[in-house]
Amino acid sequence: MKTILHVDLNNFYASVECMYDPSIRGLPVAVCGDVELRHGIVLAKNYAAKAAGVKTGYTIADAKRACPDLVCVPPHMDRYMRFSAMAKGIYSEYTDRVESFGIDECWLDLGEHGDGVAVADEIRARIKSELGVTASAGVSYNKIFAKMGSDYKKPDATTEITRNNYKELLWRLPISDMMFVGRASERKLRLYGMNTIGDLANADPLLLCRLLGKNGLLLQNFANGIDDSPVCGTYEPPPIKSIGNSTTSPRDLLTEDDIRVTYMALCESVSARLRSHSMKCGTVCIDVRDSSLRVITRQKSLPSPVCTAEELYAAATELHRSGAPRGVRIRTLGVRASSLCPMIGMQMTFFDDETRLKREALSAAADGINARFGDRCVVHGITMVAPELSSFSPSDDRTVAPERFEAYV
DNA sequence: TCTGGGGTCCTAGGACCC
DNA sequence: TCTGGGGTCCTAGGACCC
Repeated sequence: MKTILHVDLNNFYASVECMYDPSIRGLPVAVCGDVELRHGIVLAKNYAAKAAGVKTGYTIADAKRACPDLVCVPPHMDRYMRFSAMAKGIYSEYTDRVESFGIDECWLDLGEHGDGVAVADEIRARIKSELGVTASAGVSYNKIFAKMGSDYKKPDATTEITRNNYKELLWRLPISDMMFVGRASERKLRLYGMNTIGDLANADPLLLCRLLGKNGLLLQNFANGIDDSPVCGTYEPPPIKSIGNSTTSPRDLLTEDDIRVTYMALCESVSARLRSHSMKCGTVCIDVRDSSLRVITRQKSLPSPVCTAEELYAAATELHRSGAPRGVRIRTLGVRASSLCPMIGMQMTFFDDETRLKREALSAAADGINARFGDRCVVHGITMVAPELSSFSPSDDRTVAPERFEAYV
């Protein structure tokens, strides 16, 4: 029988920061993204609250009051990438089937290997001594149960979930502990008396289908340990389906210029990422969130695929003009490129006029300069109209787009 | 207590064509 | 000219994950 491991690096960001700064070891550490530094509000308040040992929903200031020792440090994405890659290096000594799930989690397919628990314990011990980070591991015969095993006991523990013990271990857990049961599904299931994973496992499939669609049946299968999805190997990462960036601005966007500047900065980033993959996109989508937190999305298919900031910008601002509500205070804008296709080997079309070809060449040249001298060395003039709105840098953000992650491993 | 950002997938409704 | 059905594509929004 197949043995699958799921390894979760505990409290990853803060642990890595402690490795770089011994003086904060042993203290509660919260890694705070640049967003809350810019906004004064608290993106990472959950992290801060968790580190401070208080309930979430507190601001960093609140967390500091509750826990005067709390250390807030800025994020260092490069450090997390390096540690993540080192952990993956250890995993790959045991199998070539290692699938990342975010920056700090991986599945390992050990094949018919006999003693998954022994391997998991060995890997955890090595991570602890070589990286200085504790890990929790789940061992099971499928991916879902392996993942739930690593969540079962944290930190620094291994949990094995077998065909014999899964009912005893998992079925008594609250329904929200089931993977893919979020807030909305939890509410629906509880309304019908399904409060535990066991309730879900034994529910009427027709009812589940009515409540959650095909997802309902999938969840019931998972609760019964039916999951034959494979662990994708390192060398076959899933293809990228879309590339996007969004930003919550340091102040409400009020003028046309504010909006234009922000869209251009987003389109510069998205288009550069598209080109770094040698991709073009056939669809552009914008997200607009106003100060009442209402979100609208608008998308359009393009007559032919594009990859330059100018063309993305034209589509995004067109969508905004025709679809975004007027007279509202805008907090967040986002641009996403989808319907991706490879740049090379594409047939020239009627739309590939000389202007476009020149623009693409210019973009490639700017990419080269930015790669050599740093992000945002070459930008569009319009972004200088309001530098405070365009100076955000997706590459410094705490979150990890899959392709950036792959670049490190 | 829903706060930020990057993703994926699903669903429902409408347009359009045959 | 109208009506019905099937298939496909597009769009908007929601839900979920980290």
